[in-house]
Amino acid sequence: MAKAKRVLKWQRDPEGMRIRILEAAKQEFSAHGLAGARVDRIAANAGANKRMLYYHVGNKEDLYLEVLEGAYEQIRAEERGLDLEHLDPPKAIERLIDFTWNYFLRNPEFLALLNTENLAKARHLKRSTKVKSMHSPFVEMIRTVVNRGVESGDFRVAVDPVQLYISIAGLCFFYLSNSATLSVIFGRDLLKKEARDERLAHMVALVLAALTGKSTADFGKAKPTGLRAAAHQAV
Amino acid sequence: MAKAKRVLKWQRDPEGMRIRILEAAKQEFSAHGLAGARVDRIAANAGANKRMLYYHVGNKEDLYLEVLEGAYEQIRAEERGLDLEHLDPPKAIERLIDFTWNYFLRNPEFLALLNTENLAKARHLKRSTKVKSMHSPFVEMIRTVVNRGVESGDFRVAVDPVQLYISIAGLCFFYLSNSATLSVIFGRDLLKKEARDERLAHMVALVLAALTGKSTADFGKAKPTGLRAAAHQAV
DNA sequence: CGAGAAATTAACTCGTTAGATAAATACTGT
DNA sequence: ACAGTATTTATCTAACGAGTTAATTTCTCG
Repeated sequence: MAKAKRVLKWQRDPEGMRIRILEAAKQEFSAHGLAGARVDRIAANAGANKRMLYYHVGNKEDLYLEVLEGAYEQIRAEERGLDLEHLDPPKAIERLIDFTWNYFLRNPEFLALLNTENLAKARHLKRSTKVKSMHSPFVEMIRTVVNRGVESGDFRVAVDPVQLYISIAGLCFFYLSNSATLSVIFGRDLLKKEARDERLAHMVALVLAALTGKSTADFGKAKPTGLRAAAHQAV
Repeated sequence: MAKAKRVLKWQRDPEGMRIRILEAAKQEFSAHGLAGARVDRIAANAGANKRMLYYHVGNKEDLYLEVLEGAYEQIRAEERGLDLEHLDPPKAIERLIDFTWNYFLRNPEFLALLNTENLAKARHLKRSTKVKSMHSPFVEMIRTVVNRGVESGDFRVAVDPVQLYISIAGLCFFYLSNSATLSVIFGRDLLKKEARDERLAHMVALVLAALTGKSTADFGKAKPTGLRAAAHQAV
């Protein structure tokens, strides 16, 4: 009875702590940017004492860079999982757009982090040998697919895979990253299901029409529902 | 001699002061975002006493909103100056892309401000009746051009003008707004003249190929110089 | 020219924030 | 069980930054 079991005030869990810190930091940096992020909020949301951030990771900028590197690691890993080789070229391109779109939709923090890093003129990325060595498999995938498409006659013309990659990313990125302002400007919610579906269909149709020379139903059809109703805005 | 001319310590210039404050604020907000911007730096760069910001405009957020509204006003004004009506449809689309591209190139602060506002989930824009009433003429211009193109047979298919507008803006915006990170990732300067020219040609070719069904030289030709050399990166 | 208003400067305040110091607690190996 | 180290908590600090107060100078108009 006098031998009451010792009650621990806290437990050690360095790995878990580190993970919680980085996850909280990711949310904080993506929600508020580098300058707007608050170290105390990160600590609180990680369920940690603020001192832990400095103990396990480093100062605010170190923390930010680690989050950024983690974000690149994650997308690169998923990209590698995408198998375009065995699909016929138009399907492969469609798959690529679909993946990019849905990755961005599922990971809005990634978009925000990229914007923050670009505001900083890529100052941190430049110092990261880690990210610079993480090559995306997409450019080579696209090159292969385009070559196959030209040979098979599916595609009329060769296109620079880097340009095509940037174009596909841009079509997806801009819509999602700027959905808040665009939604205000157009006076409608660009993130609701119908709007998202319509956007994806448009992008696929646009790129495939350019590559194949054949227009698909979705590109040509003027749908009665959707964005067309809001016939009045831009940027 | 005793009647030395009174030497003024400073002169009044409320309008000039206001303009200098807003210009300095635009630079500051676009360079550092809302949270990263420093009121003292704005004052210093405007050649003003900090108190002047509060006297002439208001607090930091008021200042930011006014800058944002000014940026929208400016692009809307230039958009209205673009006359697409008398051009044949493919030329009109090319002109539109060219304008958008060059406007973004000439006004990188606008891109940064939009990113900042989207980070804030368009919180300020939502409160601005001013911006909400500034309708862009582009959507209607595009609708007209597309309709004419379909009638004349230049374009194979009708396309939703809002989607097309977002696509054109996105193709330009993403490349320029993210040029810092993309340049690191691809290991080359995306803003140098050749890269810019190549990008513009690609975008025009992509969109026109999709609309007309005919591929242009620039879309099809695999150029020896340029981005293709950097065959290894993404996002 | 002189009084009152407008514009501007100078200096201060007070909460916030990144980061540091020091002490306490938990764990590990012997 | 205990000594030493790793991990965590509690508390402090020094600078910064947005916004304010109050005094000063310039301008306008009767």
